[in-house]
Amino acid sequence: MSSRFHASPPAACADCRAGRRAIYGPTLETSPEKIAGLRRGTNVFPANKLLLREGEIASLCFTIYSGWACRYRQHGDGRRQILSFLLPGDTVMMECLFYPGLKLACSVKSLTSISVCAFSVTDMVALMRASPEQEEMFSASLHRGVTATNMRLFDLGRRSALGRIAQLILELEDRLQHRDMVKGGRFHFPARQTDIADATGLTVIHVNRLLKILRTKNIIEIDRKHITIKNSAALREIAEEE
Amino acid sequence: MSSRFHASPPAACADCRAGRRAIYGPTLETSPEKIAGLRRGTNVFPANKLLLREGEIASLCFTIYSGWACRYRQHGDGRRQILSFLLPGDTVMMECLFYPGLKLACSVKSLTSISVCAFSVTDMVALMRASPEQEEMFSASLHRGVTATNMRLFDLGRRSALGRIAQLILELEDRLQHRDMVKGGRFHFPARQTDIADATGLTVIHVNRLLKILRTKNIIEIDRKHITIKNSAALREIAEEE
DNA sequence: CGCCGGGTTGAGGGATCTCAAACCCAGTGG
DNA sequence: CCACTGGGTTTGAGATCCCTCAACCCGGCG
Repeated sequence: MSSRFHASPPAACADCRAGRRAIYGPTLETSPEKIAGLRRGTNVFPANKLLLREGEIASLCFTIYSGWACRYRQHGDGRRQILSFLLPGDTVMMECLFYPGLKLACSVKSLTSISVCAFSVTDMVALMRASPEQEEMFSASLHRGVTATNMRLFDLGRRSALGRIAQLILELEDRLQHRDMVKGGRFHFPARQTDIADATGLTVIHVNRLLKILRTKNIIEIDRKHITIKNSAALREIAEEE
Repeated sequence: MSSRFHASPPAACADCRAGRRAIYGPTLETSPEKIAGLRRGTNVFPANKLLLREGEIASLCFTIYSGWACRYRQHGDGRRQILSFLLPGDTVMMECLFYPGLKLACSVKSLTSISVCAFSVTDMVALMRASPEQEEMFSASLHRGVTATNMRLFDLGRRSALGRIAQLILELEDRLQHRDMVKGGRFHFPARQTDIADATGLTVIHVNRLLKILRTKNIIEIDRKHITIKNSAALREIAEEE
């Protein structure tokens, strides 16, 4: 992966855009030097790199500065289910902050090359309890995570293939919007069709056909790993009804 | 619902079988009177009763003493996805102990008539932090919950209909086994086929056919809301491979 | 140049759904 | 005691969605 595809975190945490969205955002606002002090360094991982394996016990946790990753479960025979996508500002394996020392219930892999900031789990656990603002931020983040997987369960169980894809695109748009990473309905969308398939429980081939349907109906446009939502209302309608 | 279908909790918490499996189990072992002091009373709810509605903020949490319930999400048009089944000893809405004051991400409904013990969320939150044993029990329970929904996501996304049903039966057997509620592969299974369908993301009709397949292959037997696993190896194989 | 990962397209089959109807059983009211 | 009712289960027939298998295309890379 050429390096122009990812930016590295700034040296000073105070200047970090992604950091403000991270779980330690409240602390970063008031005393950025504290975060800088805890940071164990920055890493760049190539695309498709296994960061954490299911069953491991994590001792480090990462904040993604740039790039995409995903959490997934994999069966012995190769079947894979992506549980969620991780975007800039997300904490890799936030759950392990709540039950440090327990085995991870899923693996994590980078989809693009990603740059991250590393923290020790114990430091981060302590930080989460250090102030009421942090406690609240932490529980709110966990709550968002639980809500998201609940919705994902509904998607997989009760939505048609097209509905799932529409829903996925809308969910990602929404999350990127909050990060100010959407310009006029257009945003970077580096997931391969295989990844979309593994997230939606479908076949690559079928995903391909469904994307084509959305394209020919002029609802979305895809070029070079970027997606543009051209008819948001129609996409929402599909997500709602199917 | 006639009352012979459910037993009420014993007056003394110290004698409570279900309590030992509850999240406050560690405290119950050492000082049962503390639990008895916190208990706000016992309730009996009829079958099919909505206990909590999505979006609400829970102020009470329940420990199920007898009967089954389920957590689910429902769409405007009636589509429903069951997120998990709640069995005796389970805490209804355990997550809300972690983020008290936030809106529930799912609804909860009784499947049978159930009897429960009620506690205030704030009391329970405090109790969870009162001792290292309780903290550990709490985080372990949360971890189990997260792991379970991760597995459920895999089920819905990557398993065939038959595989999902086999997996569901095995999961329930396993959980009931831990509660000593399985005798020779046979256990109470009050979920209707509609519930199984909503949990597995299938149609009632299809669930019916699949159960028939399992019955005619002599893998399970169903009579009057009880299920017997007659060929555990075969069931496991189906769950693994499909 | 050949190779490889990823995207695209076609043809055909199978798993699952929809619609429709009968059945069974428990409860209810006459 | 019986007829009626309603929720849940069972079965059949046919349609559809989605999958499998099999190619081919394209751009990047060694």
